[in-house]
Formats: sequence, structure tokens, C-alpha cells
Amino acid sequence: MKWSNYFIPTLKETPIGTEAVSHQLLLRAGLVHMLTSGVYSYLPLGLRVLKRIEDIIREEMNAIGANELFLPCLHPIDLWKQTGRDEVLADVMIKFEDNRKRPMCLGPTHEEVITNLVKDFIQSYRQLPVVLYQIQTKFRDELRARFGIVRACEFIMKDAYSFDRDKKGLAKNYDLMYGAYKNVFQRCGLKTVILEADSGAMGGDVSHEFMVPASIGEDTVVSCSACGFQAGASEENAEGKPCPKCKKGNLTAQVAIELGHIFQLGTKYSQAQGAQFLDEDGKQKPIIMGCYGIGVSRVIAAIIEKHNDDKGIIWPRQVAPFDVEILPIQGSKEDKEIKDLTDRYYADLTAQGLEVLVDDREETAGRKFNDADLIGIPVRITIGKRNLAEGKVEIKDRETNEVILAEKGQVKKKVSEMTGSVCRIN
RNA sequence: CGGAGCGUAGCGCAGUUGGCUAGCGCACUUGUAUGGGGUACAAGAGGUCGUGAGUUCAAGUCUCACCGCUCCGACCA
Repeated sequence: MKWSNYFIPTLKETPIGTEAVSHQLLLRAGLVHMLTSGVYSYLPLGLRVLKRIEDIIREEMNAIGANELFLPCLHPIDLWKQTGRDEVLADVMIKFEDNRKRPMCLGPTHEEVITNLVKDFIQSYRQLPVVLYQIQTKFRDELRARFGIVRACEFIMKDAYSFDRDKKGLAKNYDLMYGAYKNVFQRCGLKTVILEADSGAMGGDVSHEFMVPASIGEDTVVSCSACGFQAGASEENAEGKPCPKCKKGNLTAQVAIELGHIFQLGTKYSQAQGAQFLDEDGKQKPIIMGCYGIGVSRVIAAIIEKHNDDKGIIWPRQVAPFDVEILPIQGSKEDKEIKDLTDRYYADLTAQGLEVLVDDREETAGRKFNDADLIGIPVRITIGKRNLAEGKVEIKDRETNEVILAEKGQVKKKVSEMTGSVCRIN
């Protein structure tokens, strides 16, 4: 991909009214654009990151036997009345009437819709278990959107739902999800703290939250310096209490971003909506459900919060929008060798399955370097006269700042070593 | 929804006790030079001063209302 043919509107200055580093860098690196408070467009570079995270999630979901589908975001309120959640979630629902005066809402979550769907197809225990998921836009009329895409009114979520005949089956699927979630966040370059949580408005018994401690966030995690005990906490009781587990260490608090939340729902929805199956013993029973959410767009913010320096973003390789950036330093008179090498490296690396961005703009070297640091592509190849006079090309690792001066014929090999040859997931 | 702040060019800002043609930096256009860390010089283009009403000879500036954005709080699967 040529930069000159790609829409990457970088900003030199930090936009006003941005507190979170991730928010600032999302805007400066040209990943997102705000339409109104809590509502963001994803620009080409941001969309690439989003899709790579989605692909990681898809792999992990598919690996545990979950099937992807796509549910509507336009819901009749009548459906929500079946569970009474039209009242419970009234404050976050975006409601309106369609042209036939029918009360509608934009889906803030999808338990009711999926239960309605499964109800129409599942009659027998022989058809269970079923695990379904989607990656879709959710709408929540947040009283106060903040931290850019961390709390938005329109955001992208992966939500999965499991349907089992008994609690044992639910526990099994729950464990599989738990493991898959650990894999997803690890592959995204995030260290998560997993907490037992309150199931709140979702209902059910067992629930875990996947949190990433960061400098911003809306939740608090306390941890014990002595035994490593970790738990969620409210602001008031967070600091300075002795550890409830080992009684020795003191708890220290840190704010965190909630990225995932899984629930053993039980029969709350299946009972309310009449989603039953005929069990082996000839009795009608409500399907046992679980639900599992990941804030996909929020994952992007968390990754940036944890992977940046004063110059910009440092993408973990697995989620980077491009694998390699080639940065030719051209004068006004085009240097044929620089151009030829640029084309050759582009072709060679692309043939290896790498996504390559070429900064072919007629900009000064300094500007290209700064933009490269800002958008944070893991590997940068700089082709310029200075090193070329010695037959060398510079390869730089964005994360470690390590610089290799490679023979111009060895670039493909060196880059392959750095990226682990074909590092694309698909 | 309570508290606080902000709104002037794409971005970041200045604009005095109201005063005459609304400025600066970056970005943008054209030209010349430059070409390894936001290069230099020159010439340009770009504005309903958030919206509406009011006070006044005169409003970016004062008053009121509304809209929008941000932060703190409340809320949050």
C-alpha cells in the first residue's frame, strides 16, 4: 500500500479536550475521528487494527466451537418487554418510533434477540449445546461518554451466547470461554487481571471480568504486594486495607479498563422468553445460558494505553495495521536505485504475506520519520543515499529501537527474521 | 442530571477598559533552494468570531437564552 494512495490524516498537535493517551494517539495517528461525543468513525488505519483484533477473536471463538452469526441492531421494544429489561436498561437504550409508530430501540446488547432466535430452532436436548457469537455495533446512550472510544455511545462488541441442557454443560462452555478470553487478550499484547464480578443487570450467578490496569479507566483493581491477591474495588474502600487473604500485605489500588465480561446466566432469559427443550427424561426444561462479551473497540484503546512512547504508538506485531513500513528518502530528482529497491522490497515482502506500507509521499525525511513513529508500524525500512553509498539499508524495530544496517541484498532475510516470516494470522 | 471550564480558519491559540480592514503558529496552494528527524525564503488562498435575541453611535469583546465539546460527580453489561 502506498501512503500517497491511503488516507492517513496524522495530526502534529495534540487535540484539545483529550485526556487519555490512547484518545490522543488514536486521533493523532489518524485512526479515528469523532462525529459527536461518544460517536466515532474508524479511518482506514484504525479499521485495519480493528479487523486484526476481530480476526484474533474469531480464531479463538471458532477454536472452541462457537459459530459466528450476525444479529440485527434494530429491535422492537416488545421483545425487551418479555424480560422486563426495557425498564432495567431504559436509561441506556436509544429508543424511537418507526414510521408505523412501533416502539423500537437500537440494541444495547443481544440476550433477548438471540434467545428469541434459538427458541425457534431448538426443541430437543439432542440439538444442544449451541454456542453462537457475533461482532457487532452496540448502542448505549451513555450519560457521559469519555476517554475517546473507551466509553462510547456506539461501539463494537463481540458477544457470545452458550445454550446448554444442564449446569454442567454451561460450566464447560464457561471454562472454554474463560480460556479463549485469556488467549485473545494475550495475543493482543495485553496483560489482564481476571476478577470475580457482580453480574448486575445481566443476571445469573457466576461472572468474571477481564481487566487491564492502565493510567485511565473506570474501574479499580486492588492487589496485595505480599501474596498477589487481586480483586475489584470501589473507590472508597480501595486503598490501604490489609489483604483479606494473607492478612500480611496491604492492598494497593489501580484504575483499570474492563475489556471482557463473562456470565453464567442460567435460565433468566430462556424462562422469560419460553426457550425450552425436551430433555431425555421427556420433560420440558428451560435452556441454560451463558453470555460472554468483549469490548472490541475498547481493546484498541487498551492496547495503545499499554504500548506507546512519547513519539507515538508501538503496535504489538499481532495487531499492527501494517507489518512493515518502507521509508524511501527521495530528493527532488528521483533516485532510481532508491525507487527500485523500494519496489523490490515491497514485492518481496508482500509475496511473503506481509502487509507493507510505503511512505512514497514527497515529504521531508523528518516528517516521514515522525509520522512513522506516530503510527507505530513494528518494522521500518529506511532507504536513503547515505547508507546506500555503503550498500546498506536501515531496518529499525519500533519497540526496541534496535537498528540493523543490512546489506541491501539481505533486507528480505533480516525482515523475515524480525517478523517471524509470515506473521499474518490468516 | 448536579458542579466547573471551553467554543475565533483544517489543527493549536492571541485578541487590552467595547472602536475603524479580526490576527499569530502549524497545516494548505504556487515558486526557488533543500533532501537522514516536523528545512529555509518569498508570494497566496482560507473566517456565518457556536446559534439567536438584546444593550450601544459601535459587539469577537457586555447581557440573556439556547446548542455543542471537555473535565469532576452520579450512572455504567
